[in-house]
Amino acid sequence: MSLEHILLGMLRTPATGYDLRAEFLAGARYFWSAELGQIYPALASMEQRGWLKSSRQPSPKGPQRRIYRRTAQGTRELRRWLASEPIMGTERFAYLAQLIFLGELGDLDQTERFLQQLREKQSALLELLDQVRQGTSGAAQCDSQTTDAEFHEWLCIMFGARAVGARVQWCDEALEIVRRRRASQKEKQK
Amino acid sequence: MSLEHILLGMLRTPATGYDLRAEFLAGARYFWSAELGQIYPALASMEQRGWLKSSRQPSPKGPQRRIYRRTAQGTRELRRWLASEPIMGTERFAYLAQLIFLGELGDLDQTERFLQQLREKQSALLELLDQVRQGTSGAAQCDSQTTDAEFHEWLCIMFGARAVGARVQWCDEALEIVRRRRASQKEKQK
DNA sequence: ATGACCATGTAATCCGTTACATGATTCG
DNA sequence: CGAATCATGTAACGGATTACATGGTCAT
Repeated sequence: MSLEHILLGMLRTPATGYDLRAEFLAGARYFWSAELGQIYPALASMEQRGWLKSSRQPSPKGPQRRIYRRTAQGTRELRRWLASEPIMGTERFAYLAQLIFLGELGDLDQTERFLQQLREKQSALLELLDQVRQGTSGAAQCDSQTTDAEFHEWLCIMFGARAVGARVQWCDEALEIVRRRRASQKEKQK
Repeated sequence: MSLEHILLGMLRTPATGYDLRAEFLAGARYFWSAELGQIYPALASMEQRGWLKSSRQPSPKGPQRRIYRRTAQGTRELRRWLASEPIMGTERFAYLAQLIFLGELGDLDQTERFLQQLREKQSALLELLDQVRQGTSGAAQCDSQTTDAEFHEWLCIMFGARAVGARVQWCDEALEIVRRRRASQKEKQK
């Protein structure tokens, strides 16, 4: 159950379900995401379990806000989760499946088009990471001045940026290789 | 519905549900995975839709094998899927969430331990990719001799290897940075 | 004989997305 | 006035994992 622990972590300061979704949309979505239809029930069940405590507060617009805060028990549970091993979920990359099966078509033009589109999408992801980097207080660089929280955020963003950057680079190299292969195939045909 | 199209792609040669799961376990799991409880119903519903046709055949051990093959309609559907845009699912990396929230603990020893474990797991993934590379006919290198299918497989494996390789490298760099930071923190305490 | 592997299938459960229902405020 | 945003919640559905049920073969 990762989502509940991630919500626990995000509740370092009290927030509503609506706020938490906004945080996902604003940047946290580079490592996780969830919709309101999942967030509200999750928060409710966490409160029942004693990890959270909610209070209601009027809102300038719209209905009353339900503000959640971590309890001591919730904090203990978060720490337990953090002390456990790194969680490796099964990775699912549909686009790699598409690329591998494109081999059956035997049309390198299609493969080239596909790799170009993939490159676009990956570099869009890179831009998101860049925005997140700029959007956070001190995470642009990192020295001994930054707080522990900022430092860890920086580590995570760099992790993503490196991995996605490598993907973009590979798209470029692969495009070159595909073009060369197509050229050598056309020669053979003569 | 990616799974069904991936099964369609894997059925370039006829196979049973059991075989397909074995293929996931043997290597395809670096980009997708599924359990029998999902595979059998998926194959059945694809047959009803006319994408597959099954035949039964006795097995030396165990019950009769149900062998699925693609129909012409199934092949058309696969091509349609391949010609669509690269599918970008929401990525979910629980370990990045853990890393980011480790900042709240303010214990760099914990962070270091975590990064070491993460490095181990990522390099295990790299090894899987290497095994897959060696396990496939011609995908060790890639020249104009290799078939289109082998070539595309090689592209995919390289894609994964680059991305995961970058993660491992980042773990190493991050470990260095964490150690330096801890050292400078200890100096300040004096 | 006990356990591992072959082989198929169903059912329960959980995780996630999308749609529905409600209603106030704010901006164009 | 209509659309967007604020805000909470439920319901329906689909995707994925795990457990259950069944039973044969093979090696230790």
